[in-house]
Amino acid sequence: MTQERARGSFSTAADVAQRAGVSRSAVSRAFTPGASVSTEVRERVLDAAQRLGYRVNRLAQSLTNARSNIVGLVGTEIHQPFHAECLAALSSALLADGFQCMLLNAANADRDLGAVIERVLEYRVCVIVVMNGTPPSRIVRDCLRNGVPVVSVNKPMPGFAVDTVITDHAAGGRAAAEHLLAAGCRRLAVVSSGARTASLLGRLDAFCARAAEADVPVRVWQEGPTTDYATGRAAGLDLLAQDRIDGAFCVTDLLALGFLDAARLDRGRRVPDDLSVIGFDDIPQSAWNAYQLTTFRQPVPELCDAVMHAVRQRAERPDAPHTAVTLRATPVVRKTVRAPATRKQSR
Amino acid sequence: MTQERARGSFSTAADVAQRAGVSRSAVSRAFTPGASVSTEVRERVLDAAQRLGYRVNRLAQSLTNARSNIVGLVGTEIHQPFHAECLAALSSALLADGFQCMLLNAANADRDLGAVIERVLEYRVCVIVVMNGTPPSRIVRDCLRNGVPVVSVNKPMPGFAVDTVITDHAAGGRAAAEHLLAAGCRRLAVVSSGARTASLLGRLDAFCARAAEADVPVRVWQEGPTTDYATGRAAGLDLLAQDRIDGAFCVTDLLALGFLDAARLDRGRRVPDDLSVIGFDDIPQSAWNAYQLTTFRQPVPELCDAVMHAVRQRAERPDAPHTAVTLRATPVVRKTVRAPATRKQSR
DNA sequence: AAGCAACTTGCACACGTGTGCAAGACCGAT
DNA sequence: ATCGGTCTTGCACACGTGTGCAAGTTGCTT
Repeated sequence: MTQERARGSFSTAADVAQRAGVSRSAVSRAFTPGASVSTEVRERVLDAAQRLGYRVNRLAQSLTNARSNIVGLVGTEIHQPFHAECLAALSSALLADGFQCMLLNAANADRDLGAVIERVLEYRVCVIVVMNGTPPSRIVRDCLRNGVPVVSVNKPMPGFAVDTVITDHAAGGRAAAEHLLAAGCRRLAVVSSGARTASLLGRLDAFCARAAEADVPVRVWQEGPTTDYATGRAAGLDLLAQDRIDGAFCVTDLLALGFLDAARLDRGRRVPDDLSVIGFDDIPQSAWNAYQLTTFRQPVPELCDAVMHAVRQRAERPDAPHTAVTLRATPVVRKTVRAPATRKQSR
Repeated sequence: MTQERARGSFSTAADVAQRAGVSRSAVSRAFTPGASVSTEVRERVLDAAQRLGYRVNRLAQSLTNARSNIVGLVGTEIHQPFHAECLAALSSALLADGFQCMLLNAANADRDLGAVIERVLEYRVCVIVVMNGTPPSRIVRDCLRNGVPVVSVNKPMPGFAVDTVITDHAAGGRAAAEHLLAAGCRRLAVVSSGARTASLLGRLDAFCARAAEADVPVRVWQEGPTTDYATGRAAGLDLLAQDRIDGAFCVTDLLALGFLDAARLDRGRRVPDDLSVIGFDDIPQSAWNAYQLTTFRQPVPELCDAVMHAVRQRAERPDAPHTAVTLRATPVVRKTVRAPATRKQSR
């Protein structure tokens, strides 16, 4: 007996039921796969629904289920190429799997990360994926205590029941050092930013450790707010002013590209003849012909797959044992590292 | 009399009420600014709430209000620098204003755009922002009919009651042509992709029109799936194989950077001496020293402000008159266009 | 002391959906 | 024809929250 739904608001299952001449339950069942409805009623309901433009209200649906199919994607600096690529891959994979993405872009510092996570908890998300940045552990504990699983990318969280998907930064840093040493570099530098995140430090420390094993000194540059082009360029301008560095590992491709421009255009270095440069991530820009950066690729598709696996697992079986996936960064040899000194090789 | 809430699920207002020894209404009021509660009760409630880690359930809240504070952000190719920047700016502005973002990344074609919008409608979003791409008009009509306002970026939607925020692509394309003509270029090319979106065509057509006014021929290149680096490079390789083009307008910075690399590295052109190149968007990479691309900046902050204004307006007053904001693309002169032939100038 | 106003509080309903339960319909077998 | 089984359908409740309404309390004024 309700009035025709006013123009400008959604029609409800009750509206459809009235129009189809059935009970509201029948409408609900008509849209529930495997529910007990006769085909005749189902068709009448679907017809009425389409005529009225009916769409189920997921908010009400989630209310009873206590499941929302919403995944919280938390991160910072999402405009940077590597993060943007992760975000694009993850969001489209999640959508393809029937999830919805809530994007939580912590504007400034890691301090904001906690605030945005607190907010997304109010929407009863079924999983929270931390794409980068360091959320306060108090918040992580809150999530877990409320039964919201957390999947952490490139950020180990010792002591927390969390799924992690982490690139082996140490192996990458170590391999970078080996690559430069094999190229004959003996005056090394490593370029990072002031942000001491686990992934950046992991690469840096392993690089320094491997160089120390070879008794090769390393100049360490860690300034600037973020690992972006400007920071890399500043590092290049600074490090290449007097020092006769012949090999540099930039812990991020963006740093490396800025460093390369400073080296070639401002400091007149020939790369790779005078100076070898290695990056990390393999962002699209590194493959551009003006750069052809030798780097280590973080495998975004595999990373995305691993996250999706964890998300699906958690969504359907919250108490399953937690997984810790480690991915290898694979070397991508392009043209910024000098070819190894010609030695007799067995081939 | 309810049991202590099981570990692993959210506590509700009823739990807090029981713990604080008040009614559930009191809890609701304690969290509602301006509601009628004594300070004594409010404090007892807040204390109990904190102790239990209570968080309001926005899903239930939205159910009664029929307002969800969720904004749907719809787009494609969000990993591309310009879109990534828009997304980052928009999402953090929305969060700062108290909204939540649902990210709808249409994976492949525009066909998917309709599907993702249909899905987000089920969450009763209060506004849908189309950042790029062309949603089927049937879907847009559906949104409006259900009272969900649509804000469209760089995509005019004639005949629809929609807020639009659009860069003046025609003015930009025209100005690009004038800039190249003033630099003395007489054999022009314009580079785009096979995607015939309104913004790309707007730039291209206006460029061609202005060139035609000056009786200068224009080679038009429109191939490839997207306006990315690879397409730009392919265009450069193709156009510069025999043709003696001396000025090119790439309708996107990404195209321009690929075109530049093809011109300099593969085809041996000197830029800007032999060949002038202009882009559009002003993505961060265009300012990198290896490129120093002259381009037209789409003002992301202003664009973001305009979208936010429209969103706020719609969220609080859905029936307000619709606005159509036009932004100007401002020229950013760097180093890929030859300086105008030295003429006597009045300074 | 009584009356009145302002404030506080709890009850009960609404929001839109899923689903257990019981009642009814239908069909085949004995 | 009766009985048992399967399928279908509607009722009623639950999910967690906001809020109108009436009842109760407090404090001030006359």
